[in-house]
Amino acid sequence: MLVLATWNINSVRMRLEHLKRWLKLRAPDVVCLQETKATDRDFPFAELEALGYAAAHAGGKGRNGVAILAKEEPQDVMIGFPDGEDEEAKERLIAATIRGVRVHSVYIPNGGSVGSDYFLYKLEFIYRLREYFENHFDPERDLVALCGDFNVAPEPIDVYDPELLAGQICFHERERTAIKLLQEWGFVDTYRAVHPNQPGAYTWWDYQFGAFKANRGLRLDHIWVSKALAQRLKDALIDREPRSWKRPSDHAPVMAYFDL
DNA sequence: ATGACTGGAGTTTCCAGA
Repeated sequence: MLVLATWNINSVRMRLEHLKRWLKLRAPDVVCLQETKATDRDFPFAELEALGYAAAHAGGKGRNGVAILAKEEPQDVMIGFPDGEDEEAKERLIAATIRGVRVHSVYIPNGGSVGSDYFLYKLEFIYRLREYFENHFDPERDLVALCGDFNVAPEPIDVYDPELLAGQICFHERERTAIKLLQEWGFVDTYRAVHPNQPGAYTWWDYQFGAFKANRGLRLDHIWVSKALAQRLKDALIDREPRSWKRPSDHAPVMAYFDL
């Protein structure tokens, strides 16, 4: 069995005790983290190693930051896109090979306000992901996972109020079109494959307005896998428990189980 | 009740998050 997880922890330093508690609780084989908000210097390599996890981290000062934790040493680590031109992407995309699976941890830009330059950067980032997978992998043959905070809720079922949120950031038609094109490369959304009609299944809830308690959330965090890897998918879930702990991340972990 | 969130930078207030 291979247990794969992704979690936007909203600061690895502020959430280190939660992360350690959760690793002991669920014992995933591979964990993709986003928003570590740490430089390599500040990243808790030693504390994670003490729990049996090796880590590859790509971070920066104050914002962004992605990592891959694994019970085996991550191999062939890639940071950012292969052309290396986009500096910000070096805090938003990291890949490594673990047990024959090419695992990507991604933090897709939030996009700020709809129509801004930053919004266009978000769309471009998603289109570049599509191009990257197209150029490097075959979905029918390669074992590929794209895990992370996509900052896009793909379908109306993935948001608490589709009418209210239509046209807003993370649920705008242009973002959904872009994310759909990325999926059409040959990815399977593991959670939706296992729970095709489950409403109210969110991974992010605003800290304000009692959103978690009222389950007003969005499904923004995903584990997508190539069709080849999806053939081995056994289960998928959203782990809401750590979102209920004291001083939580605003995101919940997502998990997928494979017969591998 | 006219407010009600969080983290980080870096300073006492702002920005970004989604």
